[in-house]
Amino acid sequence: MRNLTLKDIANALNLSITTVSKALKDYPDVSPKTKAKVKAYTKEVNFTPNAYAAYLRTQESKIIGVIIPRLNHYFFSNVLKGIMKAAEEEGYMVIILSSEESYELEKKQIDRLLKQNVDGILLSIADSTHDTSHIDNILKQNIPLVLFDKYSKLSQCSSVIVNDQNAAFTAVEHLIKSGRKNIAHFRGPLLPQNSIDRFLGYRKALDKYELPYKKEWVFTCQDITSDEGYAYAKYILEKELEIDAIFAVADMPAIGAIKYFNEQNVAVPEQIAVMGFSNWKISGLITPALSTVNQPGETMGRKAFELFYKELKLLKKGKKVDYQIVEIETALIVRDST
Amino acid sequence: MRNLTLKDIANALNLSITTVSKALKDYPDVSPKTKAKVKAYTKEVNFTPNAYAAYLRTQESKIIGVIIPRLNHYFFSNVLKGIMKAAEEEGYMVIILSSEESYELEKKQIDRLLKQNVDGILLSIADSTHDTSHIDNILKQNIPLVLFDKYSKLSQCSSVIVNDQNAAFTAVEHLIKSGRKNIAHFRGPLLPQNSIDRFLGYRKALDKYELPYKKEWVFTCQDITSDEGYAYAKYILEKELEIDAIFAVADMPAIGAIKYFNEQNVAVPEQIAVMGFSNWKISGLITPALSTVNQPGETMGRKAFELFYKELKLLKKGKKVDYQIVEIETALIVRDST
DNA sequence: CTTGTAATCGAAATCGTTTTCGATTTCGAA
DNA sequence: TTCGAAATCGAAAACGATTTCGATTACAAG
Repeated sequence: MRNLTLKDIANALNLSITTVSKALKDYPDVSPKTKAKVKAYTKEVNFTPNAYAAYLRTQESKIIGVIIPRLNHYFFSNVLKGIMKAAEEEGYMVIILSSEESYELEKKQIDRLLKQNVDGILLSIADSTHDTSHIDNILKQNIPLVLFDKYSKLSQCSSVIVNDQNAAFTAVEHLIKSGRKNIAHFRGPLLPQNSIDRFLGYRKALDKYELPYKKEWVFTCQDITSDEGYAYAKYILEKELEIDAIFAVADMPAIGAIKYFNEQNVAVPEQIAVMGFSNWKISGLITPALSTVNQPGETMGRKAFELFYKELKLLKKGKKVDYQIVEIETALIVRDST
Repeated sequence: MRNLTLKDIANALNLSITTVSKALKDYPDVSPKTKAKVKAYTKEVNFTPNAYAAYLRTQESKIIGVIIPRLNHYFFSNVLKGIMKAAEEEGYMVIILSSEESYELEKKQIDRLLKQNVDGILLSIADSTHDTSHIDNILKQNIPLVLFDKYSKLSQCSSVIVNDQNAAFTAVEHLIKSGRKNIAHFRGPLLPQNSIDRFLGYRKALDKYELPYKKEWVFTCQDITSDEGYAYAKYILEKELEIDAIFAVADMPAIGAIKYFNEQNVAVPEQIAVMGFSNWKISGLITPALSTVNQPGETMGRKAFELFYKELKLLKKGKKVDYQIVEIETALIVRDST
């Protein structure tokens, strides 16, 4: 059961392939009458032109590629949802690839997408990515590129991000205003801009309220897992550090810490308050429910697609495209852990 | 900066397009010497044949489509991971679409994939899917189809599933053996085979141990959310139903129930035990940690791809393909909630 | 009855591969 | 030296759409 082709339609209607094609694309030089006839028939037999053949002429694949650092990650799943919904509305298909937080794999996946001739690439860079030559390479080929969430200050391209520094500042400020004075930070790895900015927000809040910054109260979560949070919480208790609040770079380490405190009957937030970041589904379900910062993933995804689409249209018209940085609003979510 | 073509390679090496193409695909009628020359050069300039042009001749897109009912769902994310890893190993790209548990959208997404000329479809059917004509339609077109997790007994096609009935039986048996006698069930919606089978496993365990089955102790979670679990837990307490254990169709409702019990200071598992299903990441992180049934998503995904790939190869050889049902092993995971 | 213009239509080239089949070359054996 | 088989190579026809540009038709004006 072969798929229908323009030729089949043309034969059935006693028209030329050309006319059928033009009728479907509303060319002005085919009469309204035949246009109607063609459209009615193609609808009846459920015909759509072969995507690959069309690509060969137009060089438009109607496919975009998305690379995320991790697959089973609540936040990125939400971003994907936003991207895919927006893409679907414009008739785009989405190919998703994962870099598994690896720089090498990220380069390879970009290569795969370029070979697939995608119309654009949406990328959230890996923690271990330390240079941007592979990204500049995409730009050089004149393929629309949009970075989201995990972006790079070095790349001259469109990005949709969150103001991590402000968000972190607000979160820590909330801890301070509720009376905490000894605030630890579970930070993320050293390279990504996000964990740098959240750390800077933490420091800024301390500075503003004249609280001392202690290097030994900053713990690095290399993989941003609950296990790391659990281990650091244990360390804090065992070393009897005088800490009355924790601001974590993400929800997972915060949840791990709460799990340990629950096991040890340390009252959260009475003895120690815990603040997360990202508002994962799970954070509202644990006991005590985790205070956190909402990071609207779906909105970010949609916006990222829209930026890509705008760039593509400019590119097609041969106009100059200049990149744009879109900042998405976050919101402090106060629950029971602070 | 246009991509290289066979023609460019041929010109550079003073060969014909044909020879270059054949050299790359190891045809016997090109000498080892020129093969080596071609391969060295293409590697040097990082050339790979245009995927769409190749499709036009071979009718193989090297793309598969995957449809899942929900995007941000821990279990399905894991399945996707398995699919994508396996696909990558064979040089396949994956297009992911979501049916959002809607029958109508599922039909539409299948249609989109067929129009895209994917080489195969991996599908987990939506809760609201009540007939399988759209699925049979894929089969009729001779396109490899593999169902995973949420399958249908009606469709004559390959599937990779879990023995839900046995798994549920084991879970409920565990509750019984730990002394529970009044076991409620938070079941899933009525249509999907999975929730039917888990319900049947629940009943079978009751029967075997001669515990009474009470219809009013079975609660239906239409959307399998934590909110539903929370609400039913509240109902159970308020109506003072004499229930000492809950077996939930999935982790989310179980977690919702535990959240409510925590709020009301009802001791889990002392006063009431709670058992989930699926082993989501989160279930090990709440307090008390949730007992559940592990459902190895990544393995299912990998197996699903492998089934597809096997079918495709048979199909290409013109051999008859008969479908296969692969059952993946589950494991009872006992934590603190039982 | 011409002629010119506008409205419709189609032939053919093109996109970049793959593959069939025929052409050419090589080389050992007679 | 000649012949024939085996080893190499390439021309050309697909695959299915898009689009340029030329051809045809219709019709009004002169």
